[in-house]
Amino acid sequence: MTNDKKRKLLTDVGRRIRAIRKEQGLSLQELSLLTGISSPALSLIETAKRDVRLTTLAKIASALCERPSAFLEDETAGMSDRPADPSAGYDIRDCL
Amino acid sequence: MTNDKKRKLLTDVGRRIRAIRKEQGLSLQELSLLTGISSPALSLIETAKRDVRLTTLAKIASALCERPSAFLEDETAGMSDRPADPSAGYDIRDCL
DNA sequence: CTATATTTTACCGATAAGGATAATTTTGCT
DNA sequence: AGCAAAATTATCCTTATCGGTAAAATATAG
Repeated sequence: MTNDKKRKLLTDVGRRIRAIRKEQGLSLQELSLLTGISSPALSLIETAKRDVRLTTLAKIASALCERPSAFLEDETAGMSDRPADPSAGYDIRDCL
Repeated sequence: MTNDKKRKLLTDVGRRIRAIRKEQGLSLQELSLLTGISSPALSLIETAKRDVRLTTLAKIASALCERPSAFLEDETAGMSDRPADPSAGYDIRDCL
């Protein structure tokens, strides 16, 4: 996985979390209370500065009444854009 | 988030990863080469002994030609089963 | 402009992820 | 049964997550 792709993934997820949180009129502190995740940590996640763990994502999704996949949807990952990236594995598979 | 829910989440994700890997006839070592993730780590993930990071999930999804959400789908998370769990936040929201 | 709220950043410490390697167990095949 | 491949487990190590707190920066009002 490219560093660019990694950043893009986290950026997209963070943007979606923030968008949904705002939709519901919640502050980071309020979401912090709902999730048990500190607001600094939430900030880092929303601004793509932290590689969130799956259970952390699930906590956030739960508090926002969303499925965890709501933050990932339409990620085109794994389709055709996998570059030959020797630094992270062989990766010469043509996905269909 | 309950410990039970956490375990269930990781168990489901691990099962789905393993199922898809097997479908494609890949061994852990082969998937290790494709992802750059060590096979012991992959084993821990598939057997729900490790809380995988988002980018790690994405690497696996990419190597298996799947969207990351493929491992999460139909997770009923965030619907109605959020228990009053004071240990992890206030969590008195009725999701719709 | 000035409070106030919200968010971001910077520390710290504890816990966990992930790689490497090796040993052990399990599985599959002949 | 016996052999080989695959998977699990264990240990050690580096790095990162995450909570807590406090401080700094950025909104948002009034």
